[in-house]
Amino acid sequence: MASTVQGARALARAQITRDIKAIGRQHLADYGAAALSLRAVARDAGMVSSAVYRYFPSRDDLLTALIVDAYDAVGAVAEQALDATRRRSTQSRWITVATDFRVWARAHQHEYALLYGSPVPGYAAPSDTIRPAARVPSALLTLLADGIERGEIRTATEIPTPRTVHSDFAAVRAATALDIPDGVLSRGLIAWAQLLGTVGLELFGHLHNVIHDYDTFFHLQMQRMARYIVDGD
Amino acid sequence: MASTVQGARALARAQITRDIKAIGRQHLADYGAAALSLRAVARDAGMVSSAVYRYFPSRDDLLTALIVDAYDAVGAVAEQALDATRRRSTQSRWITVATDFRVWARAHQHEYALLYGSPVPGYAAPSDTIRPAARVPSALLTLLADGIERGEIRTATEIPTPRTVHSDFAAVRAATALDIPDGVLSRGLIAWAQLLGTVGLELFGHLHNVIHDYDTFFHLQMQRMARYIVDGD
DNA sequence: TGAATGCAAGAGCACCGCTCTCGTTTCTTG
DNA sequence: CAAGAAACGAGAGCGGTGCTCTTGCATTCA
Repeated sequence: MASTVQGARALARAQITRDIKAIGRQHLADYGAAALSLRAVARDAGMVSSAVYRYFPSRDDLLTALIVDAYDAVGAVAEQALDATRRRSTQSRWITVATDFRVWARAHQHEYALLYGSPVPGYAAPSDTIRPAARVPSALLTLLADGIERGEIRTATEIPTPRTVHSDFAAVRAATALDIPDGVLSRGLIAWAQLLGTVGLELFGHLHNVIHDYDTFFHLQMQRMARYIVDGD
Repeated sequence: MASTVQGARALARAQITRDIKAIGRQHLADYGAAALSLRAVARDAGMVSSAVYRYFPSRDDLLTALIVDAYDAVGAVAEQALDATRRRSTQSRWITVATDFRVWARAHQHEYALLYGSPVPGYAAPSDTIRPAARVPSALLTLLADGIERGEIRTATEIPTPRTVHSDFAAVRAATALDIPDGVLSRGLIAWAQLLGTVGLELFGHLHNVIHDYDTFFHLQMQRMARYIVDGD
């Protein structure tokens, strides 16, 4: 992007890199991560397989690039949902973010599976993925901090936080510069895990023939979790 | 097992089938599902790859057999945890079942990923897996029914259950012959999804460098969910 | 203009799932 | 008991995979 001064060769390289990624993303969406074949991508890109290695040193590197993009996409969805609901109640905001998250997940099932399902074997997430992966959790933490600031979230708790967990939670406070007490962090992690679990149950087919109206079911469950975050303990 | 009358050939077949499954299970545990290679299994079994096809018509069939075994194994863990805690409170029982579930998951990471992570692409769970897959959820439903019978679980709810979800829940009641009201079923599904989410977050590395004392963290979260199941709404 | 670099193509290696054929062994049945 | 049927293991082979290496051509830079 910022390489206007660079020669035509660099521009071509950037363009081809984008093309390969786009084709890879299409294959990923169509057939899933395990079926993402560098050779097939090369065929669709109109080049020979070895040429792709000029742009991505290995299949996993292409996969990593796609993972980063997917994390950024779903992160943007969460942040946008947060922005669009500034004036609404914390409960309503949680439901909105969760719903948008699920909508994205349903529209990008294979990407969702790649991000939040089982990691592809032998694949260790490189550090490039850490920051984009944190965008959704960060958005949720911001939502919690907003709710506390507005006095909408109960901060007292009857369940004591063990020492070791307390220090982990303190590190989260330090890293995010958000002053969220232990109890609320614990409930927030409950709700985040719950969201991933519910979406996973649906997308991975574990509620097949059990739940039929997924939309309504999801909304009901998110109503419960929103209440829990705000009022529960 | 019941083929004592059958000839030695059938016995050998059963034995070899068991051997292949055992080797496959070992490969699965060591390298994960995507790396489960029929040829490698054949090598370890001391035969040529085509011979394995006499016992499993495809790689996916071998995988299915391993999935069924894994579902049965974790189902047995949950049922055993339920049995062993008959006299304890519902909250305590939930925590025990959840903890044993997590212990199994940690000890069988690749199998867990296979069961509850993203499904292997192109792989459609055959009907053989349905019944074993239902064992853990069934155990949890039994736990809820027990708790209601003992009056330990709050059955009233302020959140109305939408019509479509109500009829799905009614079908669950009919299928299980357990009289669990809508609100409790909804909370139970919250907790089941939450359990899967929390274990997934841990096993798939999403809490890496965030939570360090996973054992204590998990226990804290399960305390919260146990309270929620029993008292929440 | 000449040297260095970037690039696409092709051949090739080892692996994969799966199919087919071919002798051999075992079981079943007349 | 013997002949036919069925099951079995081995091997070759097909098309696919990730990845490496070499070769010639185009571009860039000094």
